[in-house]
Amino acid sequence: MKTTTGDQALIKRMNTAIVLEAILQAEPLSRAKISEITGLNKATVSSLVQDLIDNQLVREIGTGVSSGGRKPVMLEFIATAGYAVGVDIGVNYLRGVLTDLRGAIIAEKKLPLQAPDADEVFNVLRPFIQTLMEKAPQSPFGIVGIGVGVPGLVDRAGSVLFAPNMGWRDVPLKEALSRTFGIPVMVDNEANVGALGERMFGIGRGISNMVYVSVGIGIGTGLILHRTLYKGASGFSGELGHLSVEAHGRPCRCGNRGCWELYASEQALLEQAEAAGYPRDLDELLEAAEAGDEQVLAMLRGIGEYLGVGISNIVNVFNPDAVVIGNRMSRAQPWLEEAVTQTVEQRALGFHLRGVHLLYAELGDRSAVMGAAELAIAAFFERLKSA
Amino acid sequence: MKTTTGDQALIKRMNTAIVLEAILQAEPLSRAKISEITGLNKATVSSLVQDLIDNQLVREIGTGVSSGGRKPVMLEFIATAGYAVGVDIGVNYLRGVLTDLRGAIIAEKKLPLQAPDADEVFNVLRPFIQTLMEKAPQSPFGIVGIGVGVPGLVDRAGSVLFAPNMGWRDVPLKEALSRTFGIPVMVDNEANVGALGERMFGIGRGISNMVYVSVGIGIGTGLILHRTLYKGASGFSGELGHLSVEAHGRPCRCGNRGCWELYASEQALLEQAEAAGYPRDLDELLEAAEAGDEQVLAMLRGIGEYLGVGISNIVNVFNPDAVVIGNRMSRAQPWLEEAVTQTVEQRALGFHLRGVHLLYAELGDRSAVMGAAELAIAAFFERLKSA
DNA sequence: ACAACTTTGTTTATCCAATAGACAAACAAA
DNA sequence: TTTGTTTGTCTATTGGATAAACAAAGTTGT
Repeated sequence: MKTTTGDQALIKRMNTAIVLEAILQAEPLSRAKISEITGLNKATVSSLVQDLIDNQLVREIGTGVSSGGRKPVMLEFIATAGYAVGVDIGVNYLRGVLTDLRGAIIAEKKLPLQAPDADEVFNVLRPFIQTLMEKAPQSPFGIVGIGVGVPGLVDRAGSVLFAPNMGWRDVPLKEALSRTFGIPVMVDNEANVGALGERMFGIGRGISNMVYVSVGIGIGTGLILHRTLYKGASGFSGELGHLSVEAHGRPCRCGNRGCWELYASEQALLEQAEAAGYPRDLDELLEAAEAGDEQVLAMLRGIGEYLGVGISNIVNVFNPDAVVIGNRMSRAQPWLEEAVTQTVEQRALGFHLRGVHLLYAELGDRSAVMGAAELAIAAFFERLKSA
Repeated sequence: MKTTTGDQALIKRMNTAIVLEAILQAEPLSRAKISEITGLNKATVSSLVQDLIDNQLVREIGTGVSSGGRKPVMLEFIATAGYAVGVDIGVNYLRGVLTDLRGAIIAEKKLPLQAPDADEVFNVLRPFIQTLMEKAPQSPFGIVGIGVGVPGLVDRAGSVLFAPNMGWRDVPLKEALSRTFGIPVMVDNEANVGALGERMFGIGRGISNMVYVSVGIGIGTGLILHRTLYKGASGFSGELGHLSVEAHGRPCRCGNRGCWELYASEQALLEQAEAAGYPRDLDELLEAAEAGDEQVLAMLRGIGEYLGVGISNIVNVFNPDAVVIGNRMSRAQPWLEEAVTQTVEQRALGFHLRGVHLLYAELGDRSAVMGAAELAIAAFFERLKSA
């Protein structure tokens, strides 16, 4: 491992990144304003901006209003300098978007999946992505990358180590896609990309430290700490769904006992419902709740309470600014919210003191695709910085 | 907040830090070797080393062995260029060390504490620190700082927000000490400094991601992620002792239910012992265990199992390279170890796969003081980098 | 309408850290 | 001795950032 030493090229890359960042955050912006914001000299800014313009990342969009002197030339980021593909692989569906570099959706596609067999999925996935890519207009950078979210454990190399609900084991997804398309591919866990999606384009915009709780069949979590996705020491973390909340509770297929997801997931609800003679179907249960079925409401409150138990633990551990509940169960918000909030308020240490916000996903079933696209976009910017 | 822009001074600071780091990690080292290791040009290294020598941080210690050419001039870090004070404030004791910049103990002091009243402690603390400081030989940088570990919640400003066992609330410890001594003061939680201590000087040397579990009256935790102490979003984290492991367990004074520390701390053991007619004293219980008292051994196994439950949760969340069990209960290692290991192996997801190590503190009751000193030393190096 | 002041963005000369390459000193081995 | 190697310094060059001067393009007060 070579230590990154400092030289002048590094300075230039750093400062270019700073300038670009400034424009992204508050466009349109003049050179003078950038100089003021960043503390860089006017001449430096001029020079760096020129480079950005030469690289087709920024353009002048005419003059702005003067405040008693020469009118400023306003600059903006060229969001259409390139495009990104985001894909959300579900157990029984495939969802994809083509976005520009600012995350605006250019094209969208959805497909039901039959057998989630790895080979089969790949055969469907390839033309699926291809079609999206073809929707992209001509642009300087073209398709900058493909981001993929998968409901399973993903390692640093982008291989799906284990996806129980898909029946996958050791599927080198990233490698396969890279080879097929010849452009950068990022693969990550569904909860992680969901977190990214809500953080960049949803309810979590601008929040520095956020925990995304993906409540579906199981419970997955995506941690955003200091504005970046946090991965554990060995790359795959976020297994908060398997935090034990009942030390001597039911055994879980993970080997542990009393895992949180056994008590607070969609599956937990469906099992309870079935035992009580209800259909094993979330939609029908939510309809019953809507109609005021007291038994269903009680079940939902129970789920909400257990959700709160786990969220309290998360709050105590990570001290996030916000917790976002997403994925399928977020649709039950009206009937969960009270129980969740109450439980967390009771249990989380100094909850009010910290000002943690309990939020619900804003992008609905698009959290993950959008996050997947963001994965590709972020990687593109990262490459810009280091070259 | 001003963005740190890049200029030549920044480069120089970065590269100087790289050179110093290289020397610290593998002294003694020649200029040529440093150039080779860091990738910096020989001339650059020469110049930077000269600066370090001028600043009394590095010195030449004669020539080394040649491998067929001019003999290299070996360089070493001047550990005695300054000294640091570390203090561990306990409920009924005060412990302090004076170390050089490499953490070698120059002087040590211990004092029993009567009433842990904040004012009183401060009155004892002042001369206590003063005495340690006077033991320091003359040096270019003098006493570079004072690090303090406290059994309580500490905010970013170094105020002790809440220390239940001391009966403290909102004690601006850092400010008070800063004013008294006029040198940099760092205050942090006991578990955090303990983690630092073991990481730098104990069993955790060189480990990048480590969780230190301080098992005393309560349970505190210090997280070291990516080689640095991790603090939650709002500065104080590490409340893993209050992770709920029994969702409907006993209410805890923190407001939550079934907190881990209710089942796995020294206090938990003492309560069980008392109920069974044993003396409420750890030493006597350990003696009984030593003598093979089956009832005591069973209690210790129970504690060990619960320790394992919590540690499994930690492993699942943070994926650390190692978990270190420290503080008073680490003395019970022989009777805890089996139960802990077994439980974690059963419960932590893919425990073996990850290669997590279960370790026990090496510095004994010195983990915290040494970490406190390290806090001051690290801050000194940090200041060097940014000025 | 005009002078005076402002703001914007470029140009110029200067500074400074890193670097390659030349070089001298110091040494081992043949 | 001779030859080749290693170490560390010296010199000229490169390339970014910067301050200061400046031109261009405004606004405002009288």
